[in-house]
Amino acid sequence: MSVRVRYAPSPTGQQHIGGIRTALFNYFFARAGGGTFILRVEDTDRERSTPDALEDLYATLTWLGVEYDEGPGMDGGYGPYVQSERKQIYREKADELVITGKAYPCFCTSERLDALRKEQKAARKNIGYDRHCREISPDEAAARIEAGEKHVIRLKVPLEGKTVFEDILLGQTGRKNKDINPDPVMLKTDGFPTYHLANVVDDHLMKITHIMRAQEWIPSGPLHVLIYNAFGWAPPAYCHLPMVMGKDGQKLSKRHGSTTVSEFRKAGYLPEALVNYVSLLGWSYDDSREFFSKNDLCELFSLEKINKSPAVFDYRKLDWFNGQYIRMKNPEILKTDLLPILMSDGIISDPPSPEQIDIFNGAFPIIRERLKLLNDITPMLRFLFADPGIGNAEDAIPKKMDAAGAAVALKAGLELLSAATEPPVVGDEDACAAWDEERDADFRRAAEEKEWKIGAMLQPLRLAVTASKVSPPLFPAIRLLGLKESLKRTERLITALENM
RNA sequence: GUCUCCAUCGUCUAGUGGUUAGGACACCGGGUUUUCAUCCCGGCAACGGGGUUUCGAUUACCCCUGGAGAUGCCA
Repeated sequence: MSVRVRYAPSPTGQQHIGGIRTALFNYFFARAGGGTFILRVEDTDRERSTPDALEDLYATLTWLGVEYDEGPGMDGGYGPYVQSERKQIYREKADELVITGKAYPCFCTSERLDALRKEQKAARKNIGYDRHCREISPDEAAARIEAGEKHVIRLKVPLEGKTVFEDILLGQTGRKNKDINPDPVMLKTDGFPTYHLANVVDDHLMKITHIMRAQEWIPSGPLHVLIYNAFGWAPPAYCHLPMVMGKDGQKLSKRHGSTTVSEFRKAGYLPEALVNYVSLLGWSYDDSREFFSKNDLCELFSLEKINKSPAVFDYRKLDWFNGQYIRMKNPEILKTDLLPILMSDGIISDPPSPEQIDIFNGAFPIIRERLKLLNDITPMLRFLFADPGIGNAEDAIPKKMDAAGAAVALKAGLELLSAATEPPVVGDEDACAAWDEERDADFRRAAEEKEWKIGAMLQPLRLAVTASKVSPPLFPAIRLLGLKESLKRTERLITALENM
């Protein structure tokens, strides 16, 4: 029997790290074993499901490059794949359970349930439904339903015995039936199923072979098995994935930092970096390899290498991966990622002018190895497209020098630049490199003559041109900015220093 | 409260009945460098505790401790 797995998110918020980790593992498992990967939208919570969240789901999967074989818009004969469109199926299945005596209608109001819970909490007793309606006779129940009384359908959980399931990672686990939620709701008052019913019914109807989901679902494993049993179905194989935690060991959440894929995307992370890093949360290949493309994972992924213990999400390692992937990325493709950022940040016009494209292309090689996030490009290149002002003139003064000294050093630099030839056009790489070399030689010679450190000449100049202590390499920066503008900014800083 | 799961450097992890317990990130130091970054070299740092089995346990088993998760007409 070929593998059929699914990712079954509920569209109640943006896709987050934990969710897509589950999606990825299911996807890789399907691909590695020639199986089928299914997307199922579990929107049975009418209160919380939103169109925005649904849109985010599709956008996220597309961005990550996760393609599903069956799902909304990709019918494989088991649709529909959106649970709200399957309402009738659950209704029938719930009725079936009532008829076979595996479930019963419950007329308790949520007010009564709230009061009950409060009472139990105060008495420090076990929390849960008191099975108040379990013994109502079928006739009475039918009559009350007939009369229009609101009700839910609850599963009749056996009072005795134990229910276990086999987990690929954990082995056999389970719990005594008396420890399972007392008679959980299968069908809500609004006629929609709860997660438990819909999930089991769909997994069975869609012929799912393996359920891979986070370990937070372990406690409902036995309950689900009970539901399968009630229908007379065989449960699929289970594989509960280790959870993703924050720095403090608690379930990863907003207070730890970014958690949604869209946030990472907006912050300038590459999908290949995120996929690679997230895949290593609870899974590993061997003791040395840690770079994996999506295609690698589609081949190499295996259940045996999944870890049992929870993993802490390390933002810094993700950053490192991102820097690595930026440097590995095809330059032309990387440029198409970078340009829109400069446009939306208002650094260059939209569409960019030919001059702006030239400057960008010229700057690209020198900033590429400096980027950790794509968005880092904006602060790095701003000075090339707009006058950054003087900045903090104090920063122009090298160690063991004063403002006057810095002004003198700057003047020397100004002279050298004034005497320089006009920089070549961006396309001519050899000429550009040569020009940069010549400037370097000029400044070294001058520094040596005057017995200055070269840094003492370049620091004030760097500040003059970029208004920052930190910048891309200076001579390429000057070349791209243009001699005229560079000299203007230099003169301006000299004046400022002399007036300090 | 009850139930369940988990336990190797700060973090992600590899690994074994006998190893100097390996790698990566982070951190620290050094080199390259006009700053920053990249890159290179080096360093720091772990088997939670107690028992049992065994010639020998980080590795198997038990207990403890610690952490987490679940206890909804949310998923």
